[in-house]
Parts: sequence; C-alpha cells; structure tokens
Amino acid sequence: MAMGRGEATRERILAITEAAVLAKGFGATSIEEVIAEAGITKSGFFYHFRDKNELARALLQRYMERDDALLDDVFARGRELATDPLNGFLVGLKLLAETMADLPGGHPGCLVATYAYQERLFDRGVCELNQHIVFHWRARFRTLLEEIVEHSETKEPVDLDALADMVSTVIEGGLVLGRATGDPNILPKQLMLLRSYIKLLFEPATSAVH
Amino acid sequence: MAMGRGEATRERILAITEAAVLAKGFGATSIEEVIAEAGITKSGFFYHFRDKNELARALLQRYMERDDALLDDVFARGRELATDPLNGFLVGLKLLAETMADLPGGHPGCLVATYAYQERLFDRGVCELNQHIVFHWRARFRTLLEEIVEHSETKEPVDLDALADMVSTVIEGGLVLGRATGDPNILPKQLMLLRSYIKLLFEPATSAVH
DNA sequence: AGCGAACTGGACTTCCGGTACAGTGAATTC
DNA sequence: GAATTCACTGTACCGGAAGTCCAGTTCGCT
Repeated sequence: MAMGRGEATRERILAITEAAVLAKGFGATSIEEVIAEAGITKSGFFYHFRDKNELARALLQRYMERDDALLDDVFARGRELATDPLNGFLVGLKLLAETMADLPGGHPGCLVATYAYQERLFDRGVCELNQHIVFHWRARFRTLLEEIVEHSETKEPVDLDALADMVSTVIEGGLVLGRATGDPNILPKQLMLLRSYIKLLFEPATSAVH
Repeated sequence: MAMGRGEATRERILAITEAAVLAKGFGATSIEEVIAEAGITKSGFFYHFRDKNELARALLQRYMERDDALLDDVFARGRELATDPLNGFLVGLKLLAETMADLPGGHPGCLVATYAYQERLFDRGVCELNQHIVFHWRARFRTLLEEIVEHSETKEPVDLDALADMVSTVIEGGLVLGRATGDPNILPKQLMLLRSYIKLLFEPATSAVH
C-alpha cells in the first residue's frame, strides 16, 4: 500500500484509536490521548476527522474490511480442504476457532458490539453501518448454509437466516463472555460447540461410537 | 418492600441510571442528567454514591439480583411442567425465549456486556463483580446440565462448562445482534436454536418425522 | 424539642470535546 | 523558481461533566 503522508497519519490515528476503543470503550477514549500517542496536535487530528463521530465511522469501516477479509479467507480455506459444503463449513468453523485461539491475549473484542452498546453516542450513519455489517454476516453465512441444504437435510426444521445469525451470535456472545471473565478460550470453545450443532443438525445420524 | 426515604431515592437513582446506561452506555450517561430526572441535586447524589464507580457497582448488583430471580423462576417453572430434567431444561429455554419476546421493545440489553466493553472505566471491584456474574451463570446452567447427563448421554462429547456457557453466550450474542440491527426477535430465535441443539445433543435419535 | 439522616445551594477545579483561525514547512505543479 | 496545496502546528477559547468542599436546611422519629 503506497500511502501519502496524510494517509499514513490517518492510518496511525485509526490503529491507535482501535486499540484504545477495544480496551476501554469509545466514550472513554479521549482524542487527547490518541493525539498524544500519535505525536500530533489536536488541530492535526481535526484536519483528518471532522469530529469523534467521523472517527467512529472510519474505524468501523476499517474494521469491517479486515473482518471480511479474514472470514473470506477462513471459509475459503475450509471449503478447499473439504469435499462437500457441509464439511467445508465445519472445517471453516474449526479454522476460525483456531485462529481466535492463536491470537495472543485472545481476540480484542468486536467493534460492532462496542458500538451496539453505545448507540446514542453515534449518529445515524454509524448505526446504519453497524446494522449493515450484521446483515452482511447473515448473508455470508446464509450463502454457505444454502449450499449445505442442497446436499443434506436438517434433522430439525430451522430458519436459515436465524441459523446464519447464530454464527454471529456465538462470536459476539463468546467475545462478551471472554472479556467479562478474562478467559480468551471461551470464544474458541463456543465456536466448537456451534460446529457440533451444525454437525448434528445436518449429518445423517450415525450409530457409530466416538 | 418498606423503604426509608433515603432508600427510595437511591432506588430511583438506580432505576433512572439503568435505563440510561442500557440506552447509551455508561460513559455517555452523565450524573447531571440522572439527577435532573430524579429531581435531586448533585450533592444529594454524592450523598448516596461516592463516585460514578460506586454507582456502577450498585447498578450491577441490582441487575444481578433481578436477573437471578428471573432465571430461577423460568427454569423452576420449566422443571415443574416437565417430567425429566432434559425436558425441564428445554421448556425453561422456551419460556425464556417467550419472556424475552414478550418484552415491549425487546430486552433492553445486558449490563454485563455493557460493562465488558467499557472495562477501563471501572475499578477492580466492578470488573470482579462482572466476572462473578458470568461464573454464577455457568454454575447455574451446569447444575441443570448435570441433572440431564445423569439420565441421558450426549451424542457428541462436550465440556459441560462450555455447554453451560453457551446459554450465556447465546443470550449475550443475541442481545448484541438485536441491538445492532434493532430487531428484538433475534434473541428469542437464537434461544430456540440453542434449544434445538440441546435437544439434538441429548435426545435419543428418533426417526420420526417432525 | 432535639437529633440524625437526607438532603439543598453554591462556589470551585480539572478534564475533555469541539471551534476558530492564523501561520508554516514540505512537496507538487506550472 | 514562484505559486499553490497539503498536512499540519500553535494558541486561545467555550461549554459540559465529574468531582470536591462545606455550610445550611428539612424531614421523620423518639
């Protein structure tokens, strides 16, 4: 990425802010501390972002792009390693769990959740972007699930949108519990339980012993 | 509850603050707006709470007690309506989903999650209480699950602590998604999917049509 | 009537978000 | 190489909110 001088500063501000926001929330992250760490002045900051809201939006945008790339990669690799869509999805979930487990200190948390619990702080644009991200997740996982149901039936009748949402639900919930307890292993374990559900739901019943 | 004059004011402050915190986060909730709504002065506020941190702790304490009472009730009723522990748990989950769905405007959100994403604002006592609540949930659901495994085996090998955590995970994740999208139905639906998992996991395979 | 709990009133400090605007060095363009 | 533009700096200021201090007041109970 060739970055101009301005772009590099903007990126530095975003990186510093993201760490701070995930560590202590958006409201508790002061512009002053960000500019102190970035080595710029307040005027410099407001040259790049009109206000804190614009910073929030840019941050969420950046977060979404990276998150998207990670999920693309994980589930594409899962699909490559497997012979059918169901197995691809299961491998993808396992890879995701491993990726989350391998992060030093655990996943730092999700900006979507951070924003969801501070909505009044933000303007409509930011809230809409947050909503869009969740719907984007839903569409992503639904696509994968639709490929699965073409090959195998579910043992219980389920709403595919809700099932797609369950992936996001488990990730968000796992992150909340992980943060609240300080245990980074909760998220990976929860992802493996979700995997177990998907497996039970789609795999033909085997009477085999484990 | 017979309340003294002081206790009533304290309770009023907590009720107003809880609504505000769930609506826009703790950082964005100013003491000034709380006292304005409560009709007291700043001095009056600081007579009851030393600082914002003590308010946070009292709020979380209150939240925990109510949450506890609700879960006690729901799963006790579930157990009464059913013949065995597994069915009792499944009915409890359904009752919980219905309770959440019946709340006007949906569940307002969970304070544990709110606090989890703003930890640096709080002192150790508050963070420890937050952690304690999650472990308390784990113990609660684990107890119920242990009764179930005494009667029926799981089809997949699962860690009971992780499975107990999954209830909290789905609730927290469902709330995050519900808040982010503005759709209060997500949480109930996710609870029903969790129910479906528990069912598949413990119920002997039936070849019956749904 | 008197005591203590539950406040009121007001003055003050610090920190932060945000505004305003004039100035400046480095790079790009003509 | 002069002009322009970008990417800032420096300074000064405002309003809101957390929090402190303390003196005074009202209410309920014994």
